[in-house]
Amino acid sequence: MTLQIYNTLSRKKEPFEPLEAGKVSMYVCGPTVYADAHIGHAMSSLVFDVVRRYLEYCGYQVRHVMNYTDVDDKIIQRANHEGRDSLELAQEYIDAYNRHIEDLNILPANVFPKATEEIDQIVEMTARLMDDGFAYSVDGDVYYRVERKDDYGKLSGRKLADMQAGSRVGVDERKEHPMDFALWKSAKEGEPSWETPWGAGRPGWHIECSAMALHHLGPQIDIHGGGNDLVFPHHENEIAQTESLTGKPFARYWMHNGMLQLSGEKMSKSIGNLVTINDFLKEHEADVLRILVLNSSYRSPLSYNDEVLEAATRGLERLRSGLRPALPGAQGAAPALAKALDERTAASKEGFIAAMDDDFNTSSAMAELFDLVRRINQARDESAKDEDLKPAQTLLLELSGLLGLNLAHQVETEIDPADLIAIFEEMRAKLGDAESSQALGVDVGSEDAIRAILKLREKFREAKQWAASDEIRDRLAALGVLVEDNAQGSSWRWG
RNA sequence: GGCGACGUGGCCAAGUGGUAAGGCAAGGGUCUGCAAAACCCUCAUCACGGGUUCGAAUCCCGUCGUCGCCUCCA
Repeated sequence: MTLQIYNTLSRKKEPFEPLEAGKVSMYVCGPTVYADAHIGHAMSSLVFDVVRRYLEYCGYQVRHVMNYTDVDDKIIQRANHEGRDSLELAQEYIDAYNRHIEDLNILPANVFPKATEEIDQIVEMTARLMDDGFAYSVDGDVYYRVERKDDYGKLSGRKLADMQAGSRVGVDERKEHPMDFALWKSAKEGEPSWETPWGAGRPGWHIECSAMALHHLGPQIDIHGGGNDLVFPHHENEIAQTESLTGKPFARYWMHNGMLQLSGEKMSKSIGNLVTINDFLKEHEADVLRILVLNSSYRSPLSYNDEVLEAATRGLERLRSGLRPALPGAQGAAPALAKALDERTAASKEGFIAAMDDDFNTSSAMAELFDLVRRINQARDESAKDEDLKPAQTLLLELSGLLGLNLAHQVETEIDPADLIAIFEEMRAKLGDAESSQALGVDVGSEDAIRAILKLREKFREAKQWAASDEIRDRLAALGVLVEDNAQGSSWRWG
């Protein structure tokens, strides 16, 4: 079984075969940078990050391009409103998005082109489209002639005739056909503009992606991705422009992710029902968002609410539980158990790959990981030693890592050392056993202090002084340190 | 109005012809001084109606409902 990818163009899954063996060119539409990015944007970047990671895991050398649209109506509008330069404003949000990419553990694209840095290519492309009769200029605006492309509408499944009838847009009378779209917009007062043979102006939205793809990846690319709200008109128009120019099919596989839904509606800037990436990361780990995305099909709408968020948070904890070491008194796994775990490990890997090969079925792939975790924990409960668990845990790390999860990552809670010292001193006094422990210095590390406190707690427990023992546990919990007791002693972890 | 997608247990969500993965929540149990964690057990016949088939959540028709696109949008 080889990798199958659902192609929006054909509306079915197709075996993945890149143009050039062993190499994949992938272009993903990035955000228009005029406001804080929200987790819907993050979802899209996460989806294609997983696609890229899996392709690389399959041995492909991936060239990944993601653009930033840094000149457009809304950017200009906002910049003018704030009385500042639009390019500067855009750059600010580009920097912010680059930080988000890092914070979310998304592999950076090989190239992050910006529209304003590709003007030469855009102008050249527009000129050639005019020369070849695919475009015409009116008063400095340049429009693409949709009737020149026989298969216009093939991606979104629309016909020009239908679109005319249903058009809600006020039609510009200067256009030859109502659906003709702008390649170039003539300069207006207070807007950035560039000189061209047909007059000063700025690029339309769709042309930049065509120009960048052509420039950085060539006339034909393997995968073109983006949110499914871009299918029409954006990607439809990209196809028209590019194919008119090159005479070749533009992208082999068109992949579109579903929209993130908040309270039953698409999360978007215009509706205002959004959670920014910044706000999300203030409250949650990046992996929580990733699990949220991985838990369902990338093509379907993704529900976002408190319950789902809680489920993802707990799910992450659960995955991490698989990495915990053997129990203190472990005797070693019985041969049958060790064999079963090894077999399960091999089966998990197979199942995982089969799931991912099926159009990146991440929710099935996740199910394999959860199953693997259960087997590991089972074995641990049945006295398996670290060496017994190791292969399965290694696979868990490998596969979760390939999805971009960082299970080994420990979130250390910021603790004021004074808080720990206070607990220690108080409890030491209560124990009335000063000889047993040294006083803690102010320079002691958090982990040292926690261990020292737990030693005291062990004495309380030996003396069956449960009230004091519980108090310590509660106070540490309040600081973000989870203490867990079991038959062989106590352990703790950040939580 | 046009195009498209979808409707699976309390929530989220796989599965597209052979009798329902997984996560969270919930209930019961093991362990534990207690708690937590972990482990074990329990928990759906797939919006509704009709049809095709030996057999359908899965195919076809209809009804209801939801969402997306048709305007900037990941």
